[in-house]
Amino acid sequence: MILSKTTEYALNVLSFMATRNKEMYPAEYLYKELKIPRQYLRRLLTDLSRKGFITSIRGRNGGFVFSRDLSSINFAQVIEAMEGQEAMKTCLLGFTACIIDHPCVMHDLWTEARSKMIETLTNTSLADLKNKYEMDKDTIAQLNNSLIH
Amino acid sequence: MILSKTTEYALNVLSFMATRNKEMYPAEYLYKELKIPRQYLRRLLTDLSRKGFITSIRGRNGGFVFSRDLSSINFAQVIEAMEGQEAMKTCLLGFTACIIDHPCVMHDLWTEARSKMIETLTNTSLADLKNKYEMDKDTIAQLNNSLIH
DNA sequence: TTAAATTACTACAAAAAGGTAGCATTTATA
DNA sequence: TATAAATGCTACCTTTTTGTAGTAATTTAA
Repeated sequence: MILSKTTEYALNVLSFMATRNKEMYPAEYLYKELKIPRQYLRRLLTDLSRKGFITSIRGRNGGFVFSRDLSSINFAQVIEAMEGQEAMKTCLLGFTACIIDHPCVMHDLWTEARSKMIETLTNTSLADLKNKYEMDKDTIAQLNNSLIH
Repeated sequence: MILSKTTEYALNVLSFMATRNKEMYPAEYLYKELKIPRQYLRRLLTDLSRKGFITSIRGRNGGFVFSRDLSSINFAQVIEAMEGQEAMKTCLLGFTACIIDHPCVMHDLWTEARSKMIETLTNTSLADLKNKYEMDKDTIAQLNNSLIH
């Protein structure tokens, strides 16, 4: 039920980057916006670039950008990359071995719930998130407008 | 997506106890069956008894027994007791703060998946698990029978 | 009534996760 | 070409989680 802090940070960073329209995201900027511990964040960013989600650009005016299209990155991929492949493949509750002694009695009890969750995580891309974010912004802007005028 | 090892152990122990029909479960017996580190298991058992799931009986012939009816213990309760109340109340993915800056864009993206999961965990009791276990056993026994005769 | 079988408690050790500091390297631009 | 602004890397520190050891207390039964 709980992702590691590091995975949460990863989702935070990528979600943030996906919803802003900057050309470049230097670590220092992300640090100020997201308040993730500075050095830890930098390691995480390097890690995310090794994992192929973002690309690092060194030197002055450098920073990080997405290395592929937002629509090709979904939440399940990010979680899997951070937590390890097992995390999404095995029982959602993370049973490393089956509880009882023969083919895990638990598994099919929540197969449905489990697949629903994985489905959502797999079907939701950063592009979807971005769209949702902009729609929300518009709705709020219209609301403010109608209140003021 | 990942429960702590300790919570997994707790679910293992309780599921095991729920599906066997012993009068008493001494720590040493559970240790041999489940291979959870001996001393750690003992602490966990004490903890589970403090939390009201099982009762400890000290002295010779002692051990642990359920302190209430199996049908009154569901998985959500166990997880919540082990991981803390927040675990089940907040976002299933464990976001401590919202990802973006205004009312969490993520949340409603998987509200449905989330409630499905919680629903299953809440609606499945140890009694359900036990029933399922015995039905499975019967099915296998019948299958073996039909193959032999 | 003493020994054996059990849980309770406490203190410590090891491993994993999270966090920090500082220097090396790269690159754009003044 | 020197400097500033960026990432890369390595080594270390702190906290949390997991695991171990040993002794005290309790209870049954020989």
